[in-house]
Amino acid sequence: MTKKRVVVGMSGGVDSSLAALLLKQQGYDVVGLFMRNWHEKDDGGCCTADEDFYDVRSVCNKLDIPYYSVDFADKYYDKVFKLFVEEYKKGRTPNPDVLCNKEIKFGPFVKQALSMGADYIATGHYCDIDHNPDGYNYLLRAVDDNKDQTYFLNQVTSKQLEKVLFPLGSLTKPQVRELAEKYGLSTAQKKDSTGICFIGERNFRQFLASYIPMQQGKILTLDGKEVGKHNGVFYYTVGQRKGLGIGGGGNGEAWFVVDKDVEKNILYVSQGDQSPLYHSHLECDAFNFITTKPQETCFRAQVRIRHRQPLQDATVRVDGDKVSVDFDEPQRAIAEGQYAVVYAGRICLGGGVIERKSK
RNA sequence: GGCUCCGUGGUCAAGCGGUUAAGACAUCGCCCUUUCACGGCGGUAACACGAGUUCGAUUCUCGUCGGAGUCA
Repeated sequence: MTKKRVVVGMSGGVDSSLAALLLKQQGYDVVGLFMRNWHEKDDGGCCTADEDFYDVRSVCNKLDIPYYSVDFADKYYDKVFKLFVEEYKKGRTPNPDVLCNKEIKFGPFVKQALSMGADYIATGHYCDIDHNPDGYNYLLRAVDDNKDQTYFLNQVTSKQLEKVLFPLGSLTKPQVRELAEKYGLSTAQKKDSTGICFIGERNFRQFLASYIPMQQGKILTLDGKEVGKHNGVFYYTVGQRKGLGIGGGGNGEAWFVVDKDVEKNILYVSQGDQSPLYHSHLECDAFNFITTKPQETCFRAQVRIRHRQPLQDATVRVDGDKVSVDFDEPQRAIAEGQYAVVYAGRICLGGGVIERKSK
């Protein structure tokens, strides 16, 4: 009998390297597939994609598996980056990596893999999957709570997960590094990549400024006192402290962005008092349930509004495609454009873009 | 113009004869982190100027300059 073929999305990091290795050990016919979606150099002037592909080659050679490279830069720009910029222009705080998973990794990438004869597709994501006999594929949180990446996968569907394997779901990051070290993978100690996926670490405001022109405006307190100037409200997100340039005065405490008015180009801030940042209610207009809509229209669940936020108890209400969430405890800095992701224990039910919030 | 206050890092603000001249906020760096943020840990950075008094002046005196208030 022939071995099942798995195409592994390899980024050049430890995680996907080890994913490939584990699958190979499990007896699959493993093929590495590197993806390139962005062509600019990073702030340091390096083209990290080149270095990453070099690492992919090195690991694949070590594992004695074939590797290929695909370029979805055009698709990435159309389906992810354009929206990302549009959202920022509206004064919202988009999450490009969630879109990237939905539109690229679990879209064209999977299609590409299948065309290469893949029976399965794997990635180095920290999450797990339950290919349930009931026909649905449930997305599960990783065992390593500290690395769980289900937040970024909240927009995928059961169908997209059909042939997907997540070999790292039951491992912790330290275990991954240890195993990578043990088997002599050159990426064992490679630093985790951060910043927007495929684009990399950037001076964010500077980066945005090259797509959204600066526009000076006032920084006001909630009661209308001018306390500074900004170069564009879109460069800030609610709850932000850094980069305001307001120091001293008042009670000597730090200032935080509490609201923004894109029309009037005004940034609202508050000193010390962060109570304006707390809200208990939020609404999503187009919620994605990974498997199927729950039976109940109102149920208890755990929700997070940002990657790595500890899960928060809440009551979730479903109304058609809309979902609203009432948290037991008020949440700090709920940002329109980010995703509210709902969990039932280990299962990630899905998520939606936060459109509105209220006390 | 007279009188009265005040001039310490980017900002606010301690110290008031001998200090490594606090602290906070800002800023910068590192850490955290596949978004943006939050957060943790560090770093850079100041006594307006001149002349006196004194063994010694950021601290006392005078003057200059620069602010603020006040008076008819």
